[in-house]
Amino acid sequence: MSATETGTGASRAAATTAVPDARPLRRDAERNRVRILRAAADVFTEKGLRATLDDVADRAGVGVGTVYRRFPDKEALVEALFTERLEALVGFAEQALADPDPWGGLVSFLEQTVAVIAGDRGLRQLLMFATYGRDRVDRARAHMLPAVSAIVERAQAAGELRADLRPTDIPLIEFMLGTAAEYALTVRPEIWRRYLALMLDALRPGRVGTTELPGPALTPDEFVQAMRSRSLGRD
Amino acid sequence: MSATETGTGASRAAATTAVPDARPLRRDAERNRVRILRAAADVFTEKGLRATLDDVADRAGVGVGTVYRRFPDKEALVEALFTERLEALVGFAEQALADPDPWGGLVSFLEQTVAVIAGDRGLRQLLMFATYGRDRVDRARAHMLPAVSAIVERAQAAGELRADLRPTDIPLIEFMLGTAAEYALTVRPEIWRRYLALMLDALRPGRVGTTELPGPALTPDEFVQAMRSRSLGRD
Amino acid sequence: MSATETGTGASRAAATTAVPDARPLRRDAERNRVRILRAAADVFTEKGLRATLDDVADRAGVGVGTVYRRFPDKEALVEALFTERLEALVGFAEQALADPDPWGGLVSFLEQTVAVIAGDRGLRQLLMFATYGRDRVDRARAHMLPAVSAIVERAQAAGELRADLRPTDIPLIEFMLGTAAEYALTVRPEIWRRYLALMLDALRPGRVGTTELPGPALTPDEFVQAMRSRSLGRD
Amino acid sequence: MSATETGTGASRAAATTAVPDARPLRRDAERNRVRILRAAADVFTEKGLRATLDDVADRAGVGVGTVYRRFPDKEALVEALFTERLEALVGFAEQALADPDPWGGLVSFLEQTVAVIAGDRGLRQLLMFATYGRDRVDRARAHMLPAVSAIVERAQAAGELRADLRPTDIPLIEFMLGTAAEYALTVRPEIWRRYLALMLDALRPGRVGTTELPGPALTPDEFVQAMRSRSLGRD
DNA sequence: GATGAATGAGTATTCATTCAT
DNA sequence: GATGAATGAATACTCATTCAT
Repeated sequence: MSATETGTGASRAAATTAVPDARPLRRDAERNRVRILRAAADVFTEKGLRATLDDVADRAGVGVGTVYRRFPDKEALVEALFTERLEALVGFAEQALADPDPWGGLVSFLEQTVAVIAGDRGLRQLLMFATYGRDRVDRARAHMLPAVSAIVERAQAAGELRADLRPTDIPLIEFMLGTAAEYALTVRPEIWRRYLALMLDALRPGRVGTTELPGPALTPDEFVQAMRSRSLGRD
Repeated sequence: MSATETGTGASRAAATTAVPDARPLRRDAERNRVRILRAAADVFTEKGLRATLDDVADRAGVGVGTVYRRFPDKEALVEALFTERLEALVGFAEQALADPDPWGGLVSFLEQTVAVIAGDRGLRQLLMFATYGRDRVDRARAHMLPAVSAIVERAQAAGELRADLRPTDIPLIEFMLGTAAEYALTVRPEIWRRYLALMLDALRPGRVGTTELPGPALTPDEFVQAMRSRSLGRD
Repeated sequence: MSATETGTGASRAAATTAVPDARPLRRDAERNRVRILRAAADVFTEKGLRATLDDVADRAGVGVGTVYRRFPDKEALVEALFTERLEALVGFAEQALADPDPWGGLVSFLEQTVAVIAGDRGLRQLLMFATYGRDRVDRARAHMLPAVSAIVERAQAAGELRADLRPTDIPLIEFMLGTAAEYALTVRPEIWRRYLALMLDALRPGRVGTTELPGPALTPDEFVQAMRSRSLGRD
Repeated sequence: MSATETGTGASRAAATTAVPDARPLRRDAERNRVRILRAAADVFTEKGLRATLDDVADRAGVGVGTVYRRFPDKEALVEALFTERLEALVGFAEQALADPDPWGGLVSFLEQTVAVIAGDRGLRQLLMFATYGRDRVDRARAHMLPAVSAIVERAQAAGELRADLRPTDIPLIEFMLGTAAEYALTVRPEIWRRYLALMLDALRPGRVGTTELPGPALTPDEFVQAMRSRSLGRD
């Protein structure tokens, strides 16, 4: 499609994809794009995907129109955000395979992945519900799945992972840990490590004795406080 | 407002709480109250707390006005709903204590609780975010906590539960399992039993072999399908 | 679909169609529905279909929400408006056929039709562009076409209408006359009769003298004034 | 704003009018002006005056800022466009007077004028509604009116035009034919010639027999197709 | 001079809540 | 008491216009 043919508003909001095709944005535009993404990350992390684009714009210190100039609609913004995070996740799977230690690779994969997912309510909604970038999410999974399968199978072949675990269990475990993290986000964002340790205990066959858990449980006060501090976002 | 009512405007709101103060509702009013609660249960379970009160009214076969007559606002309705469910949860804790077997009591407590939480998106939102009935949720926890503590401590005293588990871990584990259930709701609503089994393996000290997991993991197709089938409700 | 099953908001905006199925609206609701339709007629007539629903609501003296309660969206409102008018148009075609005089029937059909179309900018946009209720418009044409064909053919058989006129010429002639009417709407809404007379002169075969035109042309002042008075609506 | 420009901010707007006051534009600036006008012509013709200036800029291959440099606002651009077209229309009137044949002059004036108007939705909107350049339109009419009057009166004096026709009838007839043309634009852009022939039959006094119409009417399919193909542009 | 980024008021639509019937 | 009609503040998105680069 030549430039002169593009329809209404084609010149607007061109640079929403990561496609390296287009010339780079002007310095100020790039600065705002980054600001917007950062603001969106904050806002979606805190309030989930229901946060409004006005919220995002306010937080970024720009007008809504500017958000819409960079991203054709809310979905595109969410996708852009997701794309960046997702590349990280795919990278973690590959790194895990590069680790010579099968069990260590699996553990660090889970740690890295959950560390990202844990703090990010929007990302979790996206991964679990694909509310917005369904195709993108699908493609991401397609990329990640073989690596995850390899991680799992290698650890099982080494006798270090229980034989009945399946690759699809991995994302579900990640979601579960993400949920724990979400709950405690404001009072103890690292609590998920406690439950990861528990899970790992369950995944390792032939374990004797129990592993020591990293850090204490939430105190009852923290438990209540955690709930309290979140009721901003209606869901 | 008719003359006979003017003096007791406050009594309207009263009817929504469980406080035994008010005289019982008229037969038909009570029937509507039940209908509305049932409808709300269905609707909030399916769509989460974002479902509208019009949805609820339609499902109940009454007008919205009737909903508002019984419940002063959405929050009150959600609270009332929660109250009923919560009583069940409290009951489970007490039943668990009544069980002479400490480990069996813990297990069946988790099973019963998660079985309720798993199918109920609205309840989970409420427990985790207290989006609506904060006080009520707090009071519920206050009721439940001693029982849960007792369950945990008794099992630990019997040497059947790892010593480093704390009472606050229990609800977090429930939330985690609820998340797994939510994810797979449409394709395999019982999948949480698989992860509960895993968790129990981690909770039992001195375990030697690995327990057999109840039922297979999601197939990759189911995994994708699960995500797909939910993206109706925006969150 | 039973009432208890209908989805989100089904109870709202039920009565937008003319389908006699539903029980009649409450008195006040009916009053507002009429008000809204009247306001919409005014507003769309004046400003064309771009008029906003806020305009309509303001003119009707209700809130926008009320408009949306009666009509699920703008298209539905436009269709409802159109439906009423259209029934009139179909009726005119049938009346024309009932007239024993072939030429007289044709003439009065055109007069009645254009009299309706002339004052109604929105209706003209709809008939010409089907911007909104495409299916409805199609169905309407399907109803009208046979009658129009019959009117044309009967007049031709009687030797009172030029033989080369085709049924599709009729709506185009109506549109043309509607355009003249639209132009002069504020200064001389009946000017279209002048051009209808001209057209009829062209349509009648074997005419000898020229018919006298009904009323004078626009004065130059009126011509300018006509343009001026309209520039409210951007199109 | 650079120092050299501060003193002459007003000169910017000046470049948009035809007023010979300003020094001629630099070569490249003039080239852009022409490009923009051509693009605007295309775009407004296709989509009507609702087309956005971004559309125009895209089509012209320039930035919006450049459009605003040449034309202070949308109205000015539309006016400039109109000015060019209008000069053509005025020219047609003068040519018609130069024709020794009074009737032939009238006919070719109508043909030329409608040929221009017919294909140009934006121009028609402007002539009929003066949505934008009211003054300009007025001035244009003032230029044209004497010539049109002369055309009409000369033909009447020669007994070739019905005596009751007035100069203001001419533009209305042109609008009417333009409407027919607009309707059929996509399926048979020349259909207006059919209705012009009809009109001419009505305008010629003492006609016996009927003139043959140039080309067939729309087929019913074309009639429907015509409506369909346009519903893109909301008006 | 040219570019395209930024702005914000405007438009269609939804939904919790109030109130006339 | 029940009903469902009315309300208006929110929310996603558009576009004429201004201004930094």
